[in-house]
Amino acid sequence: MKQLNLTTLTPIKYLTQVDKVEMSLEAYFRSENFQIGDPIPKEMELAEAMGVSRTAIREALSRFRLLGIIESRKNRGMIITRPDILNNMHRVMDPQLLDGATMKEIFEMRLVIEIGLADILFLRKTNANLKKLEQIVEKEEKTDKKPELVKYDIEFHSMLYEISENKTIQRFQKLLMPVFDYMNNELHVKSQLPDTEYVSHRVLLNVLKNGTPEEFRSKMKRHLLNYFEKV
Amino acid sequence: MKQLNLTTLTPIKYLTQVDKVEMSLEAYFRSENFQIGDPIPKEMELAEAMGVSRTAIREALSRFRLLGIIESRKNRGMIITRPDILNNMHRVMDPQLLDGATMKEIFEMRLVIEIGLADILFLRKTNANLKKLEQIVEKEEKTDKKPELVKYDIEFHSMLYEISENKTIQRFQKLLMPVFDYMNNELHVKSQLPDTEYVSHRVLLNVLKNGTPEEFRSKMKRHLLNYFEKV
DNA sequence: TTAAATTATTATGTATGACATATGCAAATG
DNA sequence: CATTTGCATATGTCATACATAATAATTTAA
Repeated sequence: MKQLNLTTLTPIKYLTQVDKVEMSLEAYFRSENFQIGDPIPKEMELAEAMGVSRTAIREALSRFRLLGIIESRKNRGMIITRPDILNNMHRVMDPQLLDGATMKEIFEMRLVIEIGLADILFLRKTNANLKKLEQIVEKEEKTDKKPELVKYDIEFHSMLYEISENKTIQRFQKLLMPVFDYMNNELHVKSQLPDTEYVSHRVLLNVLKNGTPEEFRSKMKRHLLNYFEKV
Repeated sequence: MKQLNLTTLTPIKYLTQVDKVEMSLEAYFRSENFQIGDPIPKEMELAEAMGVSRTAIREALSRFRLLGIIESRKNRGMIITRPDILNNMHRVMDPQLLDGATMKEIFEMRLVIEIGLADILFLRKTNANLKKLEQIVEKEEKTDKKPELVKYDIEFHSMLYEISENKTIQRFQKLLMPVFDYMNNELHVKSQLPDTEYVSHRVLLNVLKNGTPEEFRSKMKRHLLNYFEKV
């Protein structure tokens, strides 16, 4: 029995000419198999070929420039460029504009990633980055001021991402930070665990040093459990 | 000692007026704390306030429309809308344009997520979705044609994401699919494990049914290990 | 003849003015 | 009072002109 899927259906909205031009251009770029650095037709040629004004073409091209798919220099014309897959996400990562459900899902995604990262961390940990991690923990243990604790908490987890050496994951995490920040500050998410079950950064560090990935995951899960219960 | 971070530095590029207008507008939207549905000033007002032509304003606004941050209706003016954090990523997920290093990182991210997902799967599995998963496995076991096997492989892993009930993670995975597809087809990524160590979808299913998250992670890791070694 | 300086050409960037169109409001009409 | 009509308004689209920077072509000078 075919399973019905409605997620790919987008709500009907009025399509302006620029929207259509944009879609046409995207299809064109893909179909023509452009490579990085390849020149694309000039604005007037596109306008004539599609039967619209240069203005409409330019508004559409402006969008592609935002996405980093094309670049233009005076007189040299426009060329295809390598887009950055995460470059524009930060623009829409405004907790003010996101709904609660999405924020929860984003938060859950963070948990999934930090738990799933364990194997890679054990694969790529070095004395150098373990030492950096230790320094953060030490600074954390020397203070009890809330803002500093928050700061070191962020530093600790960021350092874990850094140890993974995966720039894409790192950048993804940085993008999501405003959401975590908002959830921590505005929504006053607080630990619901008795203190005896709390796993500190020090514990995580020690497990990463001398333990196993399985152990690390289990501790990390507990470390993040107060959130986990919520979502 | 302050750690130097160069990732936030973007390469210098020539900023057009439209780029500057875009940045100004973004800052303006954030600073004024606009809520969903709030109207924004009309084009002419913005143009006059910023001392540029309506054309420049419109090109910048066109970008925000692409991002889903604003929406406009004739005469009613423009309003702030709820952006979709993943809506535009598919446009830049063109394996043709991505570099190998990024694709590898994206692939690694998939592995991280699928391993990290284990706890949530055990939390949210139901008889209904386990049955769906079983049907996929059964269909897979009945064929030995390559294209069908690929299809069921995708279906199996997609179903896991579905069981997680996290729409954001699901959509993220769908976005990344072109990259996986490309890596499988074009790069001819093949298993490097002896057959005896291979973990089938059937095994994963059984563990999900009767095993533990830890066990599932370990099996999933092995299931994906041929990739894991590579990255 | 060759190198430097000048000029012309070209394609993108910006500005302006005009008109189309749909929407909401107000006025007019029955 | 309900319906219709007309008007004002803000966005959508187009055409045109000019600015600007990079390249090509041409001229000038040693």
